[in-house]
Amino acid sequence: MIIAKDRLSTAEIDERIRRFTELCRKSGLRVTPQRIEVYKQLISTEGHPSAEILYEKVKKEFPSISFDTVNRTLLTLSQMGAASIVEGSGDVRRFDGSTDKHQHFKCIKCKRIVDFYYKPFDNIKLPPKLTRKFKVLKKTVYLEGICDLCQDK
Amino acid sequence: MIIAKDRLSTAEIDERIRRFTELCRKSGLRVTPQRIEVYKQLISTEGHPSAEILYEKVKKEFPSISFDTVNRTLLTLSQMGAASIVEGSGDVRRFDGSTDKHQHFKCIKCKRIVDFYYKPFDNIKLPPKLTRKFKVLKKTVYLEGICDLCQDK
DNA sequence: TGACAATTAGGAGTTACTACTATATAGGAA
DNA sequence: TTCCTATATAGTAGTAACTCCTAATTGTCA
Repeated sequence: MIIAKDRLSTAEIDERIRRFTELCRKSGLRVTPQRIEVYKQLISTEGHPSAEILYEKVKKEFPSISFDTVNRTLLTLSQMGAASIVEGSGDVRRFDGSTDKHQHFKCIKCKRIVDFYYKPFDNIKLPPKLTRKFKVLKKTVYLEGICDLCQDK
Repeated sequence: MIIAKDRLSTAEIDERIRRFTELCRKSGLRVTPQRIEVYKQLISTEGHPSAEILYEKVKKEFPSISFDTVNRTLLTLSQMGAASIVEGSGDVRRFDGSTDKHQHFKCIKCKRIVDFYYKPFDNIKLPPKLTRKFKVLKKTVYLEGICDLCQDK
């Protein structure tokens, strides 16, 4: 079980940028210096940065870049498959009034959250290395995808 | 495996409100009509409503209630344990540039997201009843709690 | 039935996007 | 190489979803 990950080496970063430019061309997207820099900062940043954090980093290289460009680029990267949006983040806060045990499926199109209950999920054991370090309060199997209603459209 | 849930009956709602007022008193919190109404609307609403949706519903009974009161009350309910915030919702959008398989632990205090990898999680099977109905694109074991750094404080 | 701390209403302020538009540029064609 | 044009960017305005502040109100308890 790995908790922390090592920072990427310069060679690894260069290699990933090379593959990224290839992917851009294959996808019919232009290879702009801003796009490269946003991607570079994303893969070089530990943790899971927000658009704001990456904007601050990219600004050091491109002082005149706008926040909108960084944010739009990150969304483009996610659509290309060069990045992903951390599950569940970026949507309005939702509340749950039911107290019984259940899991959630969220439709990424209509944002609908569907409850489901599947007993085997209750018995998921956590790695002891993790529970020693962190105080785990909530443990869920979380699914994302396209719901039945949105598939029909 | 249950996907949809039945709406609560009037009797069940009354019973839950009774238990809720008890919990308020035990927690040293006042039982105000606004608080009861927010709770009532939360447990009567299908799905996982946002503060805005519940605000619209509560306004029918309390036309002069403010959005802030509804929102603050929902946060209070979550702290009491009478409700919960749907995992991952309500925070800024975060991006992930790593392509390898991993799971996330999120600290509810500092919002830090820590990657971890635990092989048994890869093999989680989904209920076929669910995969027939929904197109599942992402399947994660998602943990929430307090991280090591925030525990020390 | 006061007293008073908890709670609320109303509004202002903040954060995190999101949309718009004029300008600039990557990349293919001549 | 130069030109063309659709794509992409910079700057800014607009919007959604909270979040904070303050004065007025109201449960709760002595």
